[in-house]
Amino acid sequence: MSTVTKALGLLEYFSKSRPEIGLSNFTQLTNFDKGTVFRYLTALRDQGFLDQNPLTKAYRLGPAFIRLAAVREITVPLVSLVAPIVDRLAEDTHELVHAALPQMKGMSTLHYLDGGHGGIRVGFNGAGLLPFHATSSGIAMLAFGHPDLFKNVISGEFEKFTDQTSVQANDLTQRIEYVRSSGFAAANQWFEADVCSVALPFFDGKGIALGTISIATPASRMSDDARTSLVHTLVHACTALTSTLGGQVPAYVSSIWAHL
Amino acid sequence: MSTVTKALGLLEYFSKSRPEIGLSNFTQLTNFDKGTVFRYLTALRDQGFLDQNPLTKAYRLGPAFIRLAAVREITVPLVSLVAPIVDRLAEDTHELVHAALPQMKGMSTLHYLDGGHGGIRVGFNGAGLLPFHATSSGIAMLAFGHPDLFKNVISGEFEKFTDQTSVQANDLTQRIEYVRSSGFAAANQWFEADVCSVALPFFDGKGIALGTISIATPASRMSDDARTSLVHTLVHACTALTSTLGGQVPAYVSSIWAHL
DNA sequence: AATCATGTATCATTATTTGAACCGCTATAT
DNA sequence: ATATAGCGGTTCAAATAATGATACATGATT
Repeated sequence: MSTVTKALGLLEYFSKSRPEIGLSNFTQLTNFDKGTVFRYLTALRDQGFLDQNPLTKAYRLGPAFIRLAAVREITVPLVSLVAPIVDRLAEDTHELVHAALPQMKGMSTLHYLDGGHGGIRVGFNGAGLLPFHATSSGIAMLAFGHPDLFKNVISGEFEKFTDQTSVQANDLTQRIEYVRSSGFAAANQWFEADVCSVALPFFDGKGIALGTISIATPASRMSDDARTSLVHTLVHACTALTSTLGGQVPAYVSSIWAHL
Repeated sequence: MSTVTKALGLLEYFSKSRPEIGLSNFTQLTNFDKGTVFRYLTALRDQGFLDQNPLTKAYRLGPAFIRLAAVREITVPLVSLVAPIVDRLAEDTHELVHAALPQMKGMSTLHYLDGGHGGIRVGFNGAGLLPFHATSSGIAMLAFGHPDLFKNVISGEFEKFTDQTSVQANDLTQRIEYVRSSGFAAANQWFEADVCSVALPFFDGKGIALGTISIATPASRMSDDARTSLVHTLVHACTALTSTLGGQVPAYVSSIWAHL
């Protein structure tokens, strides 16, 4: 493991619930030597990737991300192409619609919108990572994404979030194969009690899934009919998005989607 | 120079005008060994900080920035606090208003909006870096920011963009001292012919400038009266923003601003 | 066929990373 | 007021990982 990898790994510890991390705290979290962590942190800070709370001296994500995210979006304008599609879906379905991309440790938000007006809603943290094994987005991504992604993820450990969460590699592999043959992933309270979701992938120019769009609802609203209807809506959206992005839905997927 | 710093430095080569960079190209740009660059690039790619164009194999900024920028904004919600103020200024002044933060090599955009309706406008690339020495934002930042920033910047080299650009450390230092005493920075075609601007800082809890707000206009519209009026507007905006951010305008600046 | 690009592999040299001990500061407890 | 514990930060010799030169496979372009 290169020093660069280890240093960059520090950035992954930040989240909504852990926005600032001090030196000692970091050494515990990482089990690296304190001097080592300190050198990593100062290198990251000097480049603007971290920033220090002047009062507590604790580190937090730095201003470099503002600019680099802007350059990234100009280079690959994913968010600006995906957002209108998600917004339209949310408006049409009145549910929580979420577009996501894979990262190492889970699916990360591209854009989301809750189209629900009143009543029961699904809570959601747009800056978090959704686990691959316990969400419809994650399973859809593993089913239709790059084989290396599947290999990496399946060899890891899996947390049990609810009674319904599968944590055995065998079960997950089987589930993923089923998803591949059915053309979409449907989750029934795998991650959170009372939340169901469906997810479909969108593809790059080589027919490899780039990311997913999913719709989450309270379990009470996810009847078979409702699910079927959402899947049909998502087929249209993902087909359109794939084409907008200059991608290609693989022939076998295209055929499954046409006969749903 | 640590390996981490060198590897992170690669990310700074990306910009709107250079969105993708291949391996050979990178080795030329950096003067590092090809093997070394390759190792850096794969480390960055594996962590999601880079991403490869599947066709050309060239590298571009990766999806990690989308998520980390979101976490950063939750941690330190600068953009969401600054944006409404900038938008309001743009609407009121009908000019290009820009909020910026310092990075190593220049001022980077927090948010901007061109409030002009028709007529001559100032062009602007929101994902770029504005040089410290040739913009009102940069000079204002150096005048009111952390002394270390000034030291680092002043010891570097300066590009001459127009006839009006000062490139001597002495001249710049003098100019910065003048700005410190007058409470604002005014640029007259330092960076681009025909573009004038004024900039004022906003401050953190210790009275160190965090960033700047500037307004740019065509030279033809920047009369002394117009400039005075814009400065007054910016005094209000920066005072308000500083307070919104929980910061403190230093007493000496506060007094200058009150007597403009 | 020749050129240029990415990526892979090896390996002695060298420079960087490492980790334990140490320092100075602050807050809390005795 | 005096110890103590926890924090961020520093130092330096020893261990290790990064480096860069060389060489080669491969595919795209000319």
